[in-house]
Amino acid sequence: MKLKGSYFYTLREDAKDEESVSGNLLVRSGMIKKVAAGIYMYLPLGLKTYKNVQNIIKEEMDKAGAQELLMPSLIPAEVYDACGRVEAFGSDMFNLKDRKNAHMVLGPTHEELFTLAAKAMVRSYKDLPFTLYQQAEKFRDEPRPRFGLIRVREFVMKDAYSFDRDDESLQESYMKMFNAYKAIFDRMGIDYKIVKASVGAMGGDLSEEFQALTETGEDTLVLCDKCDYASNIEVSTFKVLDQNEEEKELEMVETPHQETIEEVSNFLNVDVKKTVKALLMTIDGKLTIFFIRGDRELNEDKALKLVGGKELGFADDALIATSTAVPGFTGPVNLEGATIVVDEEVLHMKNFVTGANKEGYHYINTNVKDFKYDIAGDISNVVEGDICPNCGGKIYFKKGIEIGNTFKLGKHYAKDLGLTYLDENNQEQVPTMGCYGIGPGRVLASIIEQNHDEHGMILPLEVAPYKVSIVATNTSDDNIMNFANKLHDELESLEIDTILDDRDERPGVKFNDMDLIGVPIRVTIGKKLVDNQVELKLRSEKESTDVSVDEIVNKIKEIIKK
RNA sequence: CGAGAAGUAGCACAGCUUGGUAGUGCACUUGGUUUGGGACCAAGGGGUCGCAGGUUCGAAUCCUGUCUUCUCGACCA
Repeated sequence: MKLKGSYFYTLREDAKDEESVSGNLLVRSGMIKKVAAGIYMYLPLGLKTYKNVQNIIKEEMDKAGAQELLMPSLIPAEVYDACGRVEAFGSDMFNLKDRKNAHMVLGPTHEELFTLAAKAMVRSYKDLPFTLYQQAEKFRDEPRPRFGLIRVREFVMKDAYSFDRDDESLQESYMKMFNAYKAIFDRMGIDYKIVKASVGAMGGDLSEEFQALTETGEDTLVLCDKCDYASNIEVSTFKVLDQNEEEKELEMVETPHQETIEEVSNFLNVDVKKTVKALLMTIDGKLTIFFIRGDRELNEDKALKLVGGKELGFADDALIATSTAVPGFTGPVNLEGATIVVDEEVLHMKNFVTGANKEGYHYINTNVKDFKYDIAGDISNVVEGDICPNCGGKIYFKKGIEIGNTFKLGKHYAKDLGLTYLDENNQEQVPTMGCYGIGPGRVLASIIEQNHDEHGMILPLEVAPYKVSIVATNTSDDNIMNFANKLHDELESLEIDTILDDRDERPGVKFNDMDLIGVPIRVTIGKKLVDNQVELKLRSEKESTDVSVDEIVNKIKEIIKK
């Protein structure tokens, strides 16, 4: 491509409304432009890059034996009703009415339609297994779009679905996709971790996430310094150690106006790890009080699962007043009028501080024998420094962007939608499913988050929209322009995507633009041309080398082959 | 949805406290000089100051409402 006469622009300054590195660089490079929060145009340069990402995904999916198809975005709401997901998605779904006033939605995900597609074909166990996939738009009315392409409301997802007769077969299909995912992210040079994760609204048995390690990630990854334990914080566990301490006598102490856990621990000069805090919540409208160690956070997924409820909320004053709890001074001792849920860890603590359910007072030296509770279990989040549940190593955190997710869905979609097959004994059976997602937009953003410097992006060869840039330093010099054009045409004829910067700009402008958009290989044609020399510089390296005009094409071919 | 910040030319911003008909840099147009890391000189074009009300002789500036965007949280395959 020759820049003169092409649609190409860059911004010299940071975009005011893009704080993330990748969002900002994508906007500054003229690859994308924001239309509204979480909605972007992909401009020519951006689309070319995006398609490179999608092509790698397509190649590896095809190689793994998955077949591509395409589902619509505009879908009757009743499709999602079959599995109760209109309610499950709630306001995250874009809703609209057609002219007959029928309830339509813009598809947020496609499990149901793929299951229906399978239903159109599957009759016998001989029809299984198979895997289908697409790269299609998804629409989700996210409460808070952010970080450029990382959390958006309209986005392409590569979603694949496997259909198998039994768990053994599913394991095979699952591993094919799992390995394809590794191949995809390896080809793109992404630094990622595979972590165990929550099955969330998808349902099912197993969920593993491919997380790109970045500083602006939305997810917290729990890793171990000794073994390969890797888990999303939402499902992480840790080893609880018994405290070997002699139990002391419960004692009430005055703690005037010390309501938060920090205030209390400072006031009493006690480590927060020797305190237990109360969280006054509601589960499906019922007052439920959780007790966890003072420095921990409640994990809502775990809490809901343990108690067996659907919706978790904060308790209001009126509801709290129906119990003996006193906000700021709530403790488990003599607490009545609420479901009391205690974190597993608390059962192993000794001589800790709790509220006394009396304004201005706490207990010290509280022990498990001093109070009653209804339920105990794991309800809190891991913190750094906890003990690894596998090996006893020390836990640390990393931030990640979820770029891929693989699920063993099980049978519930097939069952709800009536997908069945006949086995060898002429018995009707329900297939088991897997589903596998990749967000190419997030992948692109993650690559940029991981590969940039103060000048701009540093794109890997497979992803870069152009592999080579040719900077003609002086457009009024005929020799330079003739050779630049010739080199451009030759590289293009070799199917090497090349960008010729033939704009009538100063060299510095061109260098900066080519650096910003991250072209991996740059050829500078300038003064040295009279000695039959041009300059070759890799984006990832600081220094350039002189190459003779006869050698330059071969040299480039060599670099690209690698 | 809770908390905070911001909306003025294509982009990034100043002006607002103390009301008086709109400014800087980049980008753009024309001419000239330049040409290896975001050139210089000169002359230009471009803005209902997010929107709607209100106060005032007069509002970018003060007041009220509203919309939008960003950040933190809540939420989220």
